[in-house]
This record gives sequence, structure tokens and C-alpha cells, in this order.
Amino acid sequence: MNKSKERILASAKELFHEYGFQQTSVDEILKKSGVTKSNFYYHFKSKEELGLIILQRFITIYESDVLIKTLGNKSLSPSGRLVEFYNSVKTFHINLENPRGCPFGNMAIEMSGSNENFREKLSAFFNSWEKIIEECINEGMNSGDFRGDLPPGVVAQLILSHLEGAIMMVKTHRSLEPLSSGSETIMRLLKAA
Amino acid sequence: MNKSKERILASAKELFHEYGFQQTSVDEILKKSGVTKSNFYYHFKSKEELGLIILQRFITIYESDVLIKTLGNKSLSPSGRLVEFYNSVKTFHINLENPRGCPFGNMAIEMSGSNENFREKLSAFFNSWEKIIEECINEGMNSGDFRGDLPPGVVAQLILSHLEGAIMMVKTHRSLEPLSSGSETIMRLLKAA
DNA sequence: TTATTAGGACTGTCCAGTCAGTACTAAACA
DNA sequence: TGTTTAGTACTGACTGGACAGTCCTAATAA
Repeated sequence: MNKSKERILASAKELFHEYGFQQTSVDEILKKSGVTKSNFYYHFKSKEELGLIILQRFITIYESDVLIKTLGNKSLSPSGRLVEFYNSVKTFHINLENPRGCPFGNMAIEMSGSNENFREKLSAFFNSWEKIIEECINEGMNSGDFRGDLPPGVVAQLILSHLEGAIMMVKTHRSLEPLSSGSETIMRLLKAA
Repeated sequence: MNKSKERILASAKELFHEYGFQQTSVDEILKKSGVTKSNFYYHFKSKEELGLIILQRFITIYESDVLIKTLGNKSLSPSGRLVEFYNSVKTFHINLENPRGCPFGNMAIEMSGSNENFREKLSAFFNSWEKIIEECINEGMNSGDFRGDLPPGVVAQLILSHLEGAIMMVKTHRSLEPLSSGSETIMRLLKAA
């Protein structure tokens, strides 16, 4: 059931990632999904509500499909997990014909200044993402995978900031190089002496 | 004279940084600058043209007021220059009541997917910015300020990516902490053994 | 004279959102 | 059994405002 609603969600997810939330009009979502405007407003009370639902979907899928499968994969060593995480991010961006950037980073820059609902949700997600990285780093420091002379929280924050900036560069330069080279350098800098 | 033109440029620069290019309307620029619409289109042939001129202004000012004065300050040691650069970036973002993000990073994310003129200009500027960092890193590696076991170009790329990501976090979390803590960590990781 | 500023009305398009009403289904009732 | 009721899904036509940009006229300054 609810075929229209699902089609709206699927189309909006694509369009928001490719063009951004503000640069995607409701009419474009309608056109892509083949749904009428009145039907749209039957399912969603506003474009903002749809945007927040899509953001939540991005978060949920990212947590289960990327974070848990890589950084949370206890069958790998901590440094192996981090490598897998980077691989998975690279694969995600390779598979798009044009780099679209990070769905979260894009939305953070686009919306943080103008909409507190988006900003708070994104801020909370970045925090939880950071915590997941931190746990991996912490374990790797204890196991000797990583150098232990830095607080793991600070390292995790650095990794996430760098990742977001690198994806921004991938989008701007239309090349994966900043991400692949940057992630390798991060791995080298974290290696135990 | 060209007082109106200068007023338009000054207002647009503020508004583009605070709200982004797309989210700023010509009418808002007119209102803020107190200039009439016909006068606006006497000086600029389109909003896009104005946007590209503003971007060029940001670049020129940033190069002369930040990059040359910090990373290009030969009276300081390479690591002293990098510290000064970070201080200057932090000061810039502290002085805004609400974090607005990096003018270049914001525009890169907002425009790279939809306008090649902006994307190419930003890509070229990021490259030149990276080169300036690279020269500082290279010199610091030769002088023994920085560890020398990594290619300076790769380190420069990492520093710039991290900086952009950290400023994104500052904007999203409404806190300077990701930038100040991140820059300190970068300095520690680069210290010679 | 020529560059600049001002006024204001206007165009056509796009925008998010509204509205009254229809089609279908399924349970509740008589 | 047939009839009512109610909820869900959906539709097409519409509104009012915002948008970038145009046009034309007239005043003012170098």
C-alpha cells in the first residue's frame, strides 16, 4: 500500500541529495514520482516535514548499512574497521556519476543557518557518528593498532571533520583523489610508532 | 564614484555569506543596500555575474588578508605560520555572532552541482590555497619543524580538507570547539618525532 | 555630453500550499 | 441481505506571493 508516499520518498531522497533541499522544488518531486500535488499534501504537511523525514531515513540507512557494518564490525581489527569504513564511503561516492557530496554535510551547510530543526538533527547525528568512530579508535589504542598519545575523542572528531571536508573537495574537484589520499594519510598518522 | 555599485557589493557579500547565494534574493540585496532594481541591472547583468564577482572578491581579500599575512609570513617559522593561520581562521569565525561557515566551502557545496562557473573558480582556488599550505609544510619539513616522512602535498590536502570539515562542524554545532581542538591535533600529528 | 542614479510599473515563471470533491474499501448495522 | 458510515487514497483547479529580469522615463553629477 501507500505506493504514492513511497514514490515521493524515493524521488525526494534522490533529488535532495543531487540538488539539495532548497534547490529541489515540490513540483520537481511530483514530476519525478508521478504523483499529484494534492496527493503530496495528503501525505506530508509541508516540504519541511518531508525534508526531515528524508533526513531521518538517510541517518537510519547510513547507520545500519555503513556504520554498523564497518566501524561496528567486531570481527575486524580496529584499524581494519576504519579501512573498511573509508572503503565503503569511497564506494558510495564512486557509484554516483557526478559527485553529489555527503548528504549530511550538504544539508548541514545548506540548512544550519536557517532552520533549527535540521540543524539540531544534524548536530546530534554528527555527535553520534563521532562516538562510533571514537569507540573504534579507543579500542585500537588499547590494542596497539593506533598510537595512544592522543585522546580518542579528539582523534574521532578530527577524522569526521576531515572526512566531511574531503567529500566537499571530491564534489568540488570532481575527483575522488582528496578522499582516497586523505584517508590513507590519516591511517598513516594514526599508526602506532 | 560608483557608490551604488559598492553598496551592492558590500551588502551582497554579507548576505551571500550569511544565507548563501541561492537563498539570497536580488530584492533583499536591494533592500539592504538601498539601491533600486534598475540601478542594480545597470551595474550587473545578472545575479550570477554578481555572485561570481563577490566570489572573486572573497578570494582576493582572503589571499591578501589571511593567506599572505599568516602562511606567507617568512618572519615566522613554518610551524609558527601554521599556528597563526589557524588563529586567524578562528578569529574570523569568532567575530560572527552566529557561525556562518566558510564562504568558499558554503559556495562549493551550494553551487558545485549546478553551476560550472562557480565550481571551476572554487576548485582552482582550493588548489592554489593548498599550494600555499604545501609550501609552508615543505619548508617546515626541511627545517625540522614537521615530520618529514609524508609528501608535503598530501599533508597540505589533508589540512585543507580537515579545515573545511571543521568549519562545517562549527556551523552545525554552533561551537568553535571542533576547529580549535582539531587544529591543535593537526599540529601535534605533524610535529617531528 | 556621458555616466550614474532614481522611479515605478510590468512580465512570465516558479513557488509552496489550499480546497472542494471523488473513488474505493471495509467494517457496522438493520 | 442490503444500507449506512467512515476512513484512506487520491484528483484537478486554484491562490497569492516571490522570483529574476525588463522597460521606459526622468533627474543628477562629472
